[in-house]
Amino acid sequence: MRRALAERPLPSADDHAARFARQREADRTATAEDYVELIADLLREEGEARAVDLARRMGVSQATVTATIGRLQRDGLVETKPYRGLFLTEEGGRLAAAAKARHDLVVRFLLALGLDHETAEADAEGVEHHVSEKALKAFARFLADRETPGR
Amino acid sequence: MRRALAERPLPSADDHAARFARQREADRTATAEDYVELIADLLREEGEARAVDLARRMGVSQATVTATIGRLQRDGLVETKPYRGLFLTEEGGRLAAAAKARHDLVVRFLLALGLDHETAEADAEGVEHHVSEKALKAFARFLADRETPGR
DNA sequence: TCCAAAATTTAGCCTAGGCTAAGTATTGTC
DNA sequence: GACAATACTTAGCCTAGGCTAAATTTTGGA
Ligand SMILES: [Mn+2]
Ligand SMILES: [Mn+2]
Ligand SMILES: [Mn+2]
Ligand SMILES: [Mn+2]
Repeated sequence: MRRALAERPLPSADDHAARFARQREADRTATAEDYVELIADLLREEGEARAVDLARRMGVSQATVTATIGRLQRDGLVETKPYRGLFLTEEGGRLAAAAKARHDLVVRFLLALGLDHETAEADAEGVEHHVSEKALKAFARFLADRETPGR
Repeated sequence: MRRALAERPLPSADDHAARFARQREADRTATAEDYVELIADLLREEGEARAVDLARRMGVSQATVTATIGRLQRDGLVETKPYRGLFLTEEGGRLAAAAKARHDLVVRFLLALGLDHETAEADAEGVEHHVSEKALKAFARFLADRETPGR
């Protein structure tokens, strides 16, 4: 026999609004996180991060990359040397490191749940921007329990 | 001793771009999903869904709600009876039901991982738009295993 | 019935993030 | 050293989704 689904009465209007506000905030920062993470990856793996490669890997036109990089520069995350690629400021580097750590944790968690690699990566690309620190802690705990099951 | 982190070489540019494209697609549909889900909740819990209540609960101005509802109407998800509130079309109702089922599954999963209620709800509000069917299946499997641990 | 309060719409503005087409600048090869 | 290919920028466009301020419309109570 199946238990009735838990009743979930509507939250207060203020609480409800706060949740959506957090979601909007995450959406606003997602692009910056993805760009700096990708720039850091390219610098590490290829030695340089060119705008043209960002465009290819983001699946977006070069003009869009130019505009986005402009915003990242304005916000102090990125520096450019024309025809010499993109570089991260200190702040950009910190953001990239945090984004990558979070990205990797989400991927490992989804893999541990049984997802195939490509699905885990694809889902992580969106999910990573919306998980709280508490959720990340819970993911890490889950992974740790997996590795030392009896202990 | 700690194992070295798994090397994750960069995916092909096409695969990489496909992941970001999926993320952008999810972002595009997120607002519609949240609105129809909220309209359905209000209709069920309060008997009517007024634009003014959507504004309060979304944490957004009434003018913004008017504009958003206009897009939802254009897209065949919502109908309005001025000063009598908002209603869902058949398609809107289907989308709302799917969104609610997904929302609730994500919340139950996060609760099972040990998150407190408010964090689970807040995270779910964003995460729900970025989890694939495969991930949802994995979440459901995890919950089922929890309920019948020995079996 | 009147009319103030509430709900809704309209107008006008903004930013992020997309696009194409057409420039301009640099590189690297012959 | 010239110059084609490549990289990048600029111009001009678009939509979604925010905002405030100012109508306008409807409701409901005195
Ligand atoms: Mn991402
Ligand atoms: Mn990422
Ligand atoms: Mn949501
Ligand atoms: Mn939801």
